[in-house]
Amino acid sequence: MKPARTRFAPSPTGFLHVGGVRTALFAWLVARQTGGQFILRIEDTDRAREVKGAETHIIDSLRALGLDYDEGPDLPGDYGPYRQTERLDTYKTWAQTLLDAGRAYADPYSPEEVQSFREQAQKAKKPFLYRDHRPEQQPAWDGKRPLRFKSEPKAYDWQDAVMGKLHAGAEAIDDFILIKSDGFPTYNFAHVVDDHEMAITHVIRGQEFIASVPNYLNLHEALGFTPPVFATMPHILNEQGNKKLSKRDGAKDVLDYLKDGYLVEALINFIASLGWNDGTTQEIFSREELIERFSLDHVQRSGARFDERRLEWMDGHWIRTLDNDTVYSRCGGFWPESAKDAPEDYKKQVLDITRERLKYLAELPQQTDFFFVDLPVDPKLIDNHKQLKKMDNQELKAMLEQAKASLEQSDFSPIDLSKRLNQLLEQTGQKPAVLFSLIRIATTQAPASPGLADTLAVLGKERSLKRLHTQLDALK
RNA sequence: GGCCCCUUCGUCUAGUGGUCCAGGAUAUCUGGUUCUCAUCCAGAAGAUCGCGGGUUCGAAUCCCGCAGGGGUCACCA
Repeated sequence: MKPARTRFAPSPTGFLHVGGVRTALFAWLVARQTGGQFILRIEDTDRAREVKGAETHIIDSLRALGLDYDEGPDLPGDYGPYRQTERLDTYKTWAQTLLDAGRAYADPYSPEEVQSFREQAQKAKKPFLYRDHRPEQQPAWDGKRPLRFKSEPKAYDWQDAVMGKLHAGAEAIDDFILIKSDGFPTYNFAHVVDDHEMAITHVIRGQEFIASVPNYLNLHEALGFTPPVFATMPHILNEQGNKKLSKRDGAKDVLDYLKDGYLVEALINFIASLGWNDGTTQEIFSREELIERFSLDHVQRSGARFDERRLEWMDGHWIRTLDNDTVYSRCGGFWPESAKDAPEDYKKQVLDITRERLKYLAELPQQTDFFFVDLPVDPKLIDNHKQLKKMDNQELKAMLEQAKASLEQSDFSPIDLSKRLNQLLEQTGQKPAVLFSLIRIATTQAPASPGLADTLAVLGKERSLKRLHTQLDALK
């Protein structure tokens, strides 16, 4: 496949949610797979909707996800600038070309007049077409009025890399606005010019644009441009499955998933699998595998629901699969407060025996706190235990004393600990459910922990024995 | 309302005329793994392939119609 130039072209109106990220990811994959370029272009022509800081936020998100771009507003390339508001001259030039060719005209109507045309159409239950009102005499374009495209309506058949063969009749084509009265171009005009000027080969975008493609095709002809490959993504639906995922509807900022401790590997894998598969039953894909296997024609045509439980499973999978040091490197701020002064080596050991029960890193504090701080004795742990609650304190103490005596002799290596724990089972004649539960409760004071021998080994001799003492005192 | 797109277990999906009275994953339930919570393993349950016609020896797969859902018809992208 020839090197593709793809782009992600968000408007700086807020954060990125999974829908936007998926579009960016697929565009990025196509570029990386073909050895081409991935471009970030900021579509900031609607000044009213622009949100301060959004561009930076979007860039941070792409960086955090590892979707590196080759050219962008902060990464100049041969086709810049990469912000539309900095490209106004380009749009003017092409607008003039259209004007000269008689393919653009100034809109003589007031917004109110256009609105009344629209309402007429609505009342008549017909689609609104501005060209039904195309004026005979157009005033000269003074830059204060909207500039409209003089379309040449006709039917189009085209190929979409995802949707396949697509068709639309002439009624889909209208005299849309090229340049607004504020002098800024519309998306419809600007993106066509930019994609051409930036030599974009694949336009990958959401389904909401599919109805406008005939207009874009018509504009391409008027400008003498060769259209790029179009690839239309299905929507990602909300959890209820009744509407497309949107910020208003509670869609989360992808950066928030990272902040909750979801691994990028999992996030990328999950988002890719929402609407794409490689035709096999494989579910887990690394970034490298995605680059290798991704293909637009395997992208689903129907919308997919965003199911957070599936993301949790996938994240747990990646936490378990990646090597300990890699996972450790992501744990930074997720450790409990109590771990603040703990040595790195100790935290790595804790992570190693804990991570198989993590769904995401934000669970770290609740699952590891007892490794770093001596929690107060919690009588409920025994009182609520099915078997331990039936035993009196003397019995419990006797058991703990025996355990203590043996553990005092141990070097606290996992092997020796396992051996001694087994011996204790024989000595006491107790079942693991009783003996191990008691030792576990005494040494952790936590409702859940990793396996007993591992836990003791990591806690170490001094701390483990101290906690046994504390529990013994509490049983008096 | 016009135009366009979509429709397989709760969810994500495999499937492009026969090996599919539909496979995998997840979620749920059950059992097992020396304690807990997980993991892991085994198993169960779960889809009349949106509905109705047709073509064919044979259809989830092809054709037609219908229904439902979504998108669009902005000086938003």
